[in-house]
Amino acid sequence: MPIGLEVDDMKKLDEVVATRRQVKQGQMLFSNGDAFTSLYAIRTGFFKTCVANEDGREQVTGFQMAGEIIGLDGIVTDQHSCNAVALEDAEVCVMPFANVEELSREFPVLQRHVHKVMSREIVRENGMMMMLGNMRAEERLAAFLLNLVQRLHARGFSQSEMILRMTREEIGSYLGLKLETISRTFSKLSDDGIIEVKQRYVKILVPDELKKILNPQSCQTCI
Amino acid sequence: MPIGLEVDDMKKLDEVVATRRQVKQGQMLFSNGDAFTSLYAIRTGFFKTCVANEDGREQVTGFQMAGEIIGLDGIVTDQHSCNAVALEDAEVCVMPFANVEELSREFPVLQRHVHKVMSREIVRENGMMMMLGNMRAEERLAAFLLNLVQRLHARGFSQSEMILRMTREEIGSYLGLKLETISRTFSKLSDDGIIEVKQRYVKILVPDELKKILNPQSCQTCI
DNA sequence: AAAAGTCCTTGATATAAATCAAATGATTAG
DNA sequence: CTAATCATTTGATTTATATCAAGGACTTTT
Repeated sequence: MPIGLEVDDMKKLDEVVATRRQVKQGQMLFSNGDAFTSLYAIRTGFFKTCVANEDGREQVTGFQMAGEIIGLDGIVTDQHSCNAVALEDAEVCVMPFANVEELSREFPVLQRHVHKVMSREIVRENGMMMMLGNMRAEERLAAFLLNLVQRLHARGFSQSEMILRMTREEIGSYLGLKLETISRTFSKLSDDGIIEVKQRYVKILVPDELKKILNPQSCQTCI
Repeated sequence: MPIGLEVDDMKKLDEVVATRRQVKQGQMLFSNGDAFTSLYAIRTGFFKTCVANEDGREQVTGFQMAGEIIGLDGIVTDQHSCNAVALEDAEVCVMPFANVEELSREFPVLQRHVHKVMSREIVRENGMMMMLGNMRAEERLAAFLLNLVQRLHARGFSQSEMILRMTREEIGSYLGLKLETISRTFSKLSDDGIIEVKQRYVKILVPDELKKILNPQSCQTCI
């Protein structure tokens, strides 16, 4: 939620997130074709969103964690065009979009916030296109790990260690690679001493090396 | 612009698009790092948007034509994160975003329209991720051509013929392929009698075959 | 009209990642 | 506790696309 509001205003905004919903691991919060009514703010847990095409191929389009918003895809057609699956037991705030729009008209700061959330998603997807269109497997995985750990760190978790909530196959789908390639790339980064991997546990041992894979030139420590 | 407004209201909305700007072929409407002030509605001409990473690799993130909106990437950080280049002489309506937000608060129908435009872009990029992550070269080019001709047709142009505004290299960048692969794939589709290609001119001879490349199963004519 | 510059096509070869296959390591169910 | 399932790793091989290279077609400039 955006800051800079009076106490009374906050109460009004609270109404928009009045209802909550639990989603068990493996269950869908919404799926392709569902009527769009609400955005969802993740309170706890971890989601993936994915799209499928006619012949069954699936593409994971994002992994979302506490504090992030899902459901924006539904606005344009009033139907969701992707599936949102909980990768661990989760709780979300249900934000009926009609309420969001109404309050956005009343509170410019909320309006601005909504616009930024949507723009951020557009920019993120631009970055994904760069990744999928131009990067090699090792670069993609490095970017993925750095992004994940950065987001976790922003939520108070370690900046070097994490427990992955998704399978190799889901990481592969997200990065446009097969699960075997993900596994091999994990092993390579591990052999190179850059990360430590034990199943879903990953520790970044040498962050700079991981950054250097992404961008061989400019790197803090190797000016 | 959205419909369903009174005449007086329309005048107010006109103010938001009061100023226009010409962009010559090859020039940038905005570029990475520029301060974000406005969205742009394309009146005439054709644009590409692209992002570049540190080591110079470029990814075309979209091709935009008359009636489409560019600049949404700038909202989140108040800076543009991509370049918008005119692929032919163009004219845009400059829509200062502060005005857009102000009028959105006054006119729910405009607010809804803005949200849909942003959501549509998110959904489009979801589709691009599916394309870049899962599809083979021939599928990508088929999807690209069908999408392009469909958008042109919606603007009153032919539903089978078109003049491409971009080079093979730009198509390749958009589709995550090299220009040689684009060229070869054009040649293959041409050899198969599905399209006719002469430089920038492309004619879709057998639309169903092109659709079948995308989705071998369900196809209208081959129930 | 010739020259220069783009853009495009096509062929030969290389390569990154996919596929196929099998074994191992976790986790869940009975 | 054991079987059964699921997830992961690793090896061998294939393949789609990239890369390298050369020539051709069109466009612009002089």
